[in-house]
Amino acid sequence: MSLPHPNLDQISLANVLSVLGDQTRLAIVGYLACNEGLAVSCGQFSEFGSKTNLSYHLAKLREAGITHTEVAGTSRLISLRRADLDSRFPGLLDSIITAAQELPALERLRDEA
Amino acid sequence: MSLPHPNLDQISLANVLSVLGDQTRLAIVGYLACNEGLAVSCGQFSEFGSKTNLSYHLAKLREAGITHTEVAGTSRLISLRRADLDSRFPGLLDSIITAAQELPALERLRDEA
DNA sequence: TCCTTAGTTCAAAATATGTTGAACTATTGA
DNA sequence: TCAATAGTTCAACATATTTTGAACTAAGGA
Repeated sequence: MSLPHPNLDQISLANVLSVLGDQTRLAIVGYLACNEGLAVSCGQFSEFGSKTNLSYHLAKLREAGITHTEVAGTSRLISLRRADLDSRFPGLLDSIITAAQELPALERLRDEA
Repeated sequence: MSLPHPNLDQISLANVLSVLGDQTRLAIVGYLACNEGLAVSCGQFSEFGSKTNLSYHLAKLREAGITHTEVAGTSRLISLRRADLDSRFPGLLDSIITAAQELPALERLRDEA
């Protein structure tokens, strides 16, 4: 099963930027970037907000075309739409991810590990 | 004379992205990028909104550290803080400017010329 | 079957953002 | 000095976004 995702030409620059212009969502994207290839589910973002709130932010990321969400039983497997974003906006995601690594929320997470 | 501008370490990624996550401001930045080196004043953005509204958007860009505004008589000379942004967020501005060139507002402006 | 786990949906409230017109300041040119 | 030009500020309004808790669905495991 699969949730609605925009296709390439429906992904708009202004929308991507405004969705990423938020600490919580930037932290989520930074975390996803550090864990590419691994299966990441909503629960892993619990440091970043309440369950309800994360559901809201994750929907925004998906609807903007930034993440892909796959339904797997009671969980959702979330990943970056890296290839899609790279082809639509070359270099954008890389520069954002690099800059996002110094975000307090992500540094805190790394310190704990 | 000079208006208040944030210094390098006061420029935050989330703020820059959220300020650029708006059609009008993206168009302004795209225009500035096409006219680097030239003196650009507020009046030149009149296609993008009313005088009052532009004053608001230009203040947001300045306060986020994206533009520099220099007071010159009754005008303001506006420019991108390219070097500052490049050093703080390498590659970010370039990728945004490249992607912003296909924005309707900017294409319209080029068609008229 | 019953309970737990994972996440969603909804409506309400709080907060932030964008847009407007009227009144304003400051500089410049006649 | 006077009027015009360039842009700002303010308050008001409209709209959008974020956050919350309570109630929900749907899948698994005991």
